Amino acid sequence: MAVLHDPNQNYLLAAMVDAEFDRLAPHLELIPMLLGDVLYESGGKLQHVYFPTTSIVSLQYELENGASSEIAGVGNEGVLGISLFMGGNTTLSRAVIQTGGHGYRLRSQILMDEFNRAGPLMRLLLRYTQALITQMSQTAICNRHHSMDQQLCRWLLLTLDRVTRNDLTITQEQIANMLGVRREGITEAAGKLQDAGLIRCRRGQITLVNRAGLENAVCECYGVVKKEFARLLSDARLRQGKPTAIRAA
Amino acid sequence: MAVLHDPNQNYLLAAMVDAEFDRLAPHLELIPMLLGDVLYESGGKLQHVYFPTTSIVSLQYELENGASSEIAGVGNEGVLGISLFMGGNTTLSRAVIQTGGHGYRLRSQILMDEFNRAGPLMRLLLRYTQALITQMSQTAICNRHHSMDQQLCRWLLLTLDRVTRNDLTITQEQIANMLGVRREGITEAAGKLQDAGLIRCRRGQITLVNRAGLENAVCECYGVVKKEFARLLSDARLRQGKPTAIRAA
DNA sequence: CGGCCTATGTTCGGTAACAGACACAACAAT
DNA sequence: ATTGTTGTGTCTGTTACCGAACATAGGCCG
Repeated sequence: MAVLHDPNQNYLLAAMVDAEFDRLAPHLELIPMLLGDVLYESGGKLQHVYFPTTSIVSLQYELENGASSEIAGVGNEGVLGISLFMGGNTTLSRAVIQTGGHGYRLRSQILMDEFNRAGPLMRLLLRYTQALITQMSQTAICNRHHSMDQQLCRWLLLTLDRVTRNDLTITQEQIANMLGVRREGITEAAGKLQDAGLIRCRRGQITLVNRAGLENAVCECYGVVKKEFARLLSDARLRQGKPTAIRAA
Repeated sequence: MAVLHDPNQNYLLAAMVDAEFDRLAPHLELIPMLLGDVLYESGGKLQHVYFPTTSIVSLQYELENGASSEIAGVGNEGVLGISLFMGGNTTLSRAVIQTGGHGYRLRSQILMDEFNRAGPLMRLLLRYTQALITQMSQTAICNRHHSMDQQLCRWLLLTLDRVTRNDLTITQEQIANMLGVRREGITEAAGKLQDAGLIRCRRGQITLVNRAGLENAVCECYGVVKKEFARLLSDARLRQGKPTAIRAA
């Protein structure tokens, strides 16, 4: 199990200037982020913020009748707990770990102390939040105007971009919950993509076969989101520091 | 036409502390905001931010095929141009004036200078942005799970809350564009609401008849958004200052 | 190996919204 | 009053997705 863990695996941690990172680093806790765990419940107080490295977290809204939809996903490009520094200290969304892995945790107060310095870190976090808003907005309009097939393609690509591998460990039912549709619909749509040779479905697993084909089938929403993330986040210079020793929780 | 105009008609302007407001006030320009005018195009630079008083502005995303949907509305509770201080200085959304009226305009740099002081104004604007995020998210899930009838009710109530009158000057086609549905669908849904005695439709105008009935027909999304705006924005103490003399543009 | 749980595949009918076409009515301009 | 424009009401399919039920099969465990 000699897996290397490094805060630089998270884009935001890597993009901080040295002085800021050095102040935060002693407080970063490497933690396992287990599939299905809930980081925040709707309405709950935020004790920590989380910087995923190899895990992916889904931000979901739930309705009174139990139906839910993902409004955005957060991987190693982002952070969970934006409502902490945006104000209010709670969020109406639920944060569920969608792909197991690791991440770094930071107590709310530590991040806030740094945020309140109103320096580069603040601007970085706000820029990330702006990108997240784009993702949410594009999800909203995609929900409205695009077919389930296209939406599945969008979800698959956005998720595959956040893992280093070519396969996802997830059931079709879980995907259906993310997209807020019926499981049967995903079965049908995934079947079509498989017949077209774009993906390969096994029990609880989906493997990417033909990425170009998938990108050809996806709606524009995927590209819009990717491009906006690149625009807003790529300009920050990344620290080239060596992996820092971090105590595991 | 002795209509009184006062910056305090905008919640955010009214919620600023005196010192901040006094610095901004000399730069606030009262301007007419005309129905149909576009404040921002998708991708355009932000020269000004706008604080609506009696006008309502719709934030829309557009797809390549020309289809569009409103992702949020902004009235006298908010401000247009959040991507200015969130970073990036452009936004992918379009801002279209949906209900004519007035508002106050401020040059981008003036607002940024004040934002960069990282004081109460910054926190106020971020809290507003958080409320806007809630509105967008709830719109996304409402798009997915609720019927057109319910969504029309939500839109009507949210819009009526932003005007002081009981009637809206808008065509069914414009509403359809907001919601991202067909005009015929709105005609049918509005017809049902009229038959139920909740609203009265005339050419280019909709009048509220039975508010309680409409609130009974609306989906939970309306209440969620209202409640979250109240939670995030009501705690700020409002200035009780007299109407300030502001030069009209 | 056999049994069991769970994920996936398939079917059926029902429905909400779409797509297109068209009739009519309100209002403004002349 | 006549005319033209624009907003609204109402048809006809057609389609995508839902809701429910059930069949099959993968993979773990005794």
